[in-house]
Amino acid sequence: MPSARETELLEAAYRYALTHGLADLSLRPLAAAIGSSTRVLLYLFGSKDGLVRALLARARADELALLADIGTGPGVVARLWEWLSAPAHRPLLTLWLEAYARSLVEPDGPWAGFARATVEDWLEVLASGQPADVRDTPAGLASRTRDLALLRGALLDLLATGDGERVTAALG
Amino acid sequence: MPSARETELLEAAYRYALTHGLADLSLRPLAAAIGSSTRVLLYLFGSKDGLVRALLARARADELALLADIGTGPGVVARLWEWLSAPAHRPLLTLWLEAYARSLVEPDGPWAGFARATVEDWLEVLASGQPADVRDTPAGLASRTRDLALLRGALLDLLATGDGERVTAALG
DNA sequence: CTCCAACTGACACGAGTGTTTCAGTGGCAT
DNA sequence: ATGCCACTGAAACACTCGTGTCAGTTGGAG
Repeated sequence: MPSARETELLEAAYRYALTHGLADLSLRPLAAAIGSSTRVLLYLFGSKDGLVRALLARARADELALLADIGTGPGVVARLWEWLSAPAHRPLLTLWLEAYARSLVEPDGPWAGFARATVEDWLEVLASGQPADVRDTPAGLASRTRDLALLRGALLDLLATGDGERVTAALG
Repeated sequence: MPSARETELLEAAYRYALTHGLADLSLRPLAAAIGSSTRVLLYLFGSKDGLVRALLARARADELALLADIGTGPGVVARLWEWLSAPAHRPLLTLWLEAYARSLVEPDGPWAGFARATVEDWLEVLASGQPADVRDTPAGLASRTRDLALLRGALLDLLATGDGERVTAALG
């Protein structure tokens, strides 16, 4: 039950976080950039941790919306990679990786469980792309774990080098 | 030409960073933990950025030592995964991922180029594991890029879930 | 002994941090 | 009009941050 003002500011803060990162996010610069004040941010989100939690949830919502859009059935992996490698999605994916790494280093705080949650989200989608008779076998689990690793490893490479050609060729 | 005291303190700081992460590393707590002072750290490393650079170089040295130990020739991928999945190496790999993510968000500063550098380091090692007549073909490049993605994606999964059994099975 | 260089301790400076306190706004239902 | 309620502005608090200043204290070479 977030107020209208809250979702509006969250959206603005999200855009800010996409370009500036979450690691050294600071209330005063953020507030100044989105035309608000620390007072209001604290009032609406309770604390900085609350804000970060909301931003993480917002990013995860983007991710889940994607997974819903990608749909199920065969060819899921190729469609996922198409989305992951789109230049327009790089800020989101960089943010995603940042949150992922952070949640490993600091298991407490607002980041808690982020990495684990996304592994499960994606594995579920990949499972839906498998034939029903394979899905529940150990081989099925291994297969989708492998697909997930391939996609994410390729993403790491792409984010670092920007060499979409080489990485995409490697997935063929 | 680092002094004896410098390498001694760097080693202590490195051990500290392995358990506490690099993201919110702070001079005073670090100095207190390793029995030194901010004054000395600044004197020896010039600035905090200098310290972080030294720590990153130290971590990279660990990584390069591994790659040298792994050697070349067939079976490189399997040997690499054995090393990556060893529980004892988890702190180092978490630190590695943290630096990787950070260098993507903040291309300036001490992190600059870290992600790109490790991609190249690893690709080189994987290339050495390929037959000579494949190494220089586009197919060879695609193949080792794929192996690298597989290893790193699997590492991401393992660090988040700790489920070595499932992930190792996926690499089979 | 003298001298120099490596190293260290105590302290303060200015900037930036998240958060709190207090005092308001404006609009809307009663 | 009155009372409530979502929201906001200004200022301060109690830190922590990296860094600079100034004064030592070692230990070995000449």
